[in-house]
Amino acid sequence: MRKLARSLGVTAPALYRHYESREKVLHEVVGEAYRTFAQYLYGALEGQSPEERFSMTGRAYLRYALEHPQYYEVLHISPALAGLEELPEEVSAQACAAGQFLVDRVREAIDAGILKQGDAEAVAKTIWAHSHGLVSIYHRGLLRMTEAEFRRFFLESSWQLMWGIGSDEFVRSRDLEAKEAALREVGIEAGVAGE
Amino acid sequence: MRKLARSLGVTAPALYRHYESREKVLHEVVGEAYRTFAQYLYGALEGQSPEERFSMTGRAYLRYALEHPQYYEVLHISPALAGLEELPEEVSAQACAAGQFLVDRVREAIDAGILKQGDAEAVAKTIWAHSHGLVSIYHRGLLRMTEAEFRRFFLESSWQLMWGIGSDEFVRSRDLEAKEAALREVGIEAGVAGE
DNA sequence: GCAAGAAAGTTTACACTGTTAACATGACTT
DNA sequence: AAGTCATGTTAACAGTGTAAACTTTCTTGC
Repeated sequence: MRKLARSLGVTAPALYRHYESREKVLHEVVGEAYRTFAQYLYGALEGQSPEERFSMTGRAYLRYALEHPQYYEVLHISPALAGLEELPEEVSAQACAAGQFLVDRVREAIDAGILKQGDAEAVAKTIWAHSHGLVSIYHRGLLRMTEAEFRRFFLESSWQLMWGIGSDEFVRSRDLEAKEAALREVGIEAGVAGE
Repeated sequence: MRKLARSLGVTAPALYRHYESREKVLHEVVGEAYRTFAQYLYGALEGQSPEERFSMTGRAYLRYALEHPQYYEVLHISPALAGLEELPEEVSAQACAAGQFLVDRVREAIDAGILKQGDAEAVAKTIWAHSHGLVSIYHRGLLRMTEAEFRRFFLESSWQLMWGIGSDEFVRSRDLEAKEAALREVGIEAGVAGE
């Protein structure tokens, strides 16, 4: 708190005029991280078809994770480790909303015949876990990749999962050709972003 | 440190006779978490075939995550958040060793025709991310499942991934029948463990 | 235009933290 | 028996989150 106050050009107790406690400040940060996350996700609603909204959701997730690594980490901190008792209900509600958003995109994709028929919630959890796991180990530097390499790997790994959860027709329609094209596209994007 | 000392029936400065600093104590805990993890993993070498060793590795990972949730969390803490500068090289070496173990099991499975031909490291990373992601969101209570449900879901979700990374022959040989049998088995195991 | 009060800051103080220095004590070595 | 070493103690220091009391500055109603 003292360090934060100094960086604001103020003494520590002044902060308590605006926030009840250190805990409340941290809650605010977590809330901001969730709001930003929601903005990224909701951008996927611009997609014109279930398939586009589904894939845009994945891309939005990746963009958020790479453009806001600290927010991303905040989203996944165990409250106990940050010295917090528990997150306020308002915040965990945002987590649920984000989860529901993904479930909705999955259900839409199932109905459109892109994903196999089945439990949308379970599939959403699988996708979520896979994506989060990738980002999590990348952020800890355990993947030993540049960001561009990771973007490519994220897509490649997601395709492997897609071959398990995608409908037979969809998987067949996306042969190696399509996959390679997508990889090239990401490679170009990553190259431009790296300039 | 004071709390730890009290729980040992000793005053705080006594700890400094055995550990240079709080940081060194935490390093020790992380080291212990890794050693325990390694024991679980290496148990999978008892398997009699590549397939058995591969699947035992997955089960060992899940058992470790569920039987030692705090150690598991320790393994995935960002050092900065725990107030640590950086992990000692000895510890990150253990992380690499665990990663290599999984790569070896994957390579073996590829050679045995269980997994699709391809980059073993990439496949290993995909499996790792998927498993870690599942455990990570389960441990934070975001899955809203009992442990028994989670064990079942973990297996189910892993099968979805297997359909993407498994070889065509292997996937065909494991039809729904086999999958259901495996689910039943885990259900029984979980039931027994829950008594 | 000015007193009243709210908003936002300050200083001081307290209990708690990791850590060090100085000192005590019991157990081995020689 | 003397000396050293391992292991503990107490007292103290700087740094932390936070509360209380006091000051300043801005807004607002008459």
